[in-house]
Amino acid sequence: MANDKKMVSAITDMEKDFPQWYTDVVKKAELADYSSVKGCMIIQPYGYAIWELLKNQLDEKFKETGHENVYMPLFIPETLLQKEKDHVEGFAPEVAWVTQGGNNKLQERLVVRPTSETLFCDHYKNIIHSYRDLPKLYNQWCNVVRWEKTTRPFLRTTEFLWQEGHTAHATAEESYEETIRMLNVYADFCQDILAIPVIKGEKTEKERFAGAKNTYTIESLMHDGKALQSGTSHNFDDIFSKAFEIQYTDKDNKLQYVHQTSWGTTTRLVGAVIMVHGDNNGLVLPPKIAPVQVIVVPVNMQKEGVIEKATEITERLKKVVRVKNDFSDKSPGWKFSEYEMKGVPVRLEIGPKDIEKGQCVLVRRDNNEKIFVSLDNLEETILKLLDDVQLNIYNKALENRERRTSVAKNMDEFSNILDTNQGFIKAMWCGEKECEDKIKELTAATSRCIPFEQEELSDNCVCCGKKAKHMVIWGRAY
RNA sequence: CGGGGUGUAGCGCAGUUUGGUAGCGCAACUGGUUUGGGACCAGUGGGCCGCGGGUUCAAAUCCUGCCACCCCGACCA
Repeated sequence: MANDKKMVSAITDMEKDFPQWYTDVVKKAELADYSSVKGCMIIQPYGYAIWELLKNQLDEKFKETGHENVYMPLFIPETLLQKEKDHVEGFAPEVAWVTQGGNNKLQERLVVRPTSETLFCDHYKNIIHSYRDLPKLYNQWCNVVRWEKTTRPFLRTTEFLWQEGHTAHATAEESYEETIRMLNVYADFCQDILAIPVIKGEKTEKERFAGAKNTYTIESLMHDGKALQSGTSHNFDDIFSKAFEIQYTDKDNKLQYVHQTSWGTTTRLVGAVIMVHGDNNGLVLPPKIAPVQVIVVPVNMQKEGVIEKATEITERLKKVVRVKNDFSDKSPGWKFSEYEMKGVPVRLEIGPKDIEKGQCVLVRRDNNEKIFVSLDNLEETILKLLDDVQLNIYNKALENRERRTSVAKNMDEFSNILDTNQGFIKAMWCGEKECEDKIKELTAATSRCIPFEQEELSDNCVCCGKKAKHMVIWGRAY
């Protein structure tokens, strides 16, 4: 019964115009709305519900790995931001300044936090004195502001919601382990909960976080073949602790600098879910973050007994899934389209004909497959179906990524791939920034990461032909 | 920050060339008929035409300054 035909004309086909498709989905699914401030979006209830589900599940993972939530101030004094040279240089072009309080000019300008490393460092300096105070495993959920030139809902907004973990450790080894541990938490989360396959790796020096020793990343591929950095984990070693003088006395009564990490994910993940799983009928949500997993749509609901039966089913299902019903006086067809656009994983139709036979109709969002099932084992059937959808959309996303992953041995191949099958490009790299710059200039592709899983594609750099050091994943990115 | 585009009802747009009663579709509201893929009929309400100056008897329309947003690049999660 699978059916690929497009049923809603309110959404532009993604093959025709992907950016427009994206905007249409955001609006028609009522995830977010534009606001009167450029680059700032209103996250609507449905979009926020997705974020909350995502956030709660991530938060649980952080707590399982020993982290505690805190809250830092919104404002950072200018002098504090300037303590670490690379950091301030990296962020200066995109910070918002507060220069006035009430009617008076401020003695010292404040920045609205673009990230909170400096605040955590300032605090850690005060509370860490002994090896007994370590490690400190803090995280905060908050908003940050970065004055971006180009903005798009969820993918890049001036203000966005995120979490930033900031930890301090006794040794470099421990901070490295933490960095990788949290990268893995992100990767598992994306794959298991968001059904998005990711590639784990390290950023090149050019793409590294301002002030970090190493930056690690998870990279995912969108439906249109563009890459999206979906989470990052940084190892600071003792770079920030030296700038902020965060020292502790070790067991041998010697002064030591702490070793730090930071790691973050943002509302951008909602954008990733849209662009990885969505189709021409709208959003397709992984069941694990779907605010509504099953929508009950009555058919012929003026007929006696239909609303009663639909209510009864909803109440039954509430015990096992997130379920809603729609008894509004819109036509059934309207409702079908509406919940397809909203990406609800399973639709349950119930009408007089079904009630007679003791059955209902289940339609899955991912492949539009329609099945008639008995009301007897409905709970089990639906739980199984939701698991199937979760797995199926992961596999589809993985297939898309594999289909769009190519190997380039020289720059002709490199450019050709981007023209014909845009996606991830695996290519060898000599390690020189000049080649990275040149590739970007020629193709608009950037190094996404040096993946942990290396392959020996050849001995020579794809760009200059000199001896290669790493295999790098390249791509055009959001 | 460069290039392009758009501001008229909640949304999408026409009207601007050639100044002369502010329109259409969707949505909303009321009543009725409908209901297994965005139903149909009839009716109703809704506007500082982005903002400020100017020209004119008269400006959505012409002139001028500003502002905002969108798209494509460069910068970034």
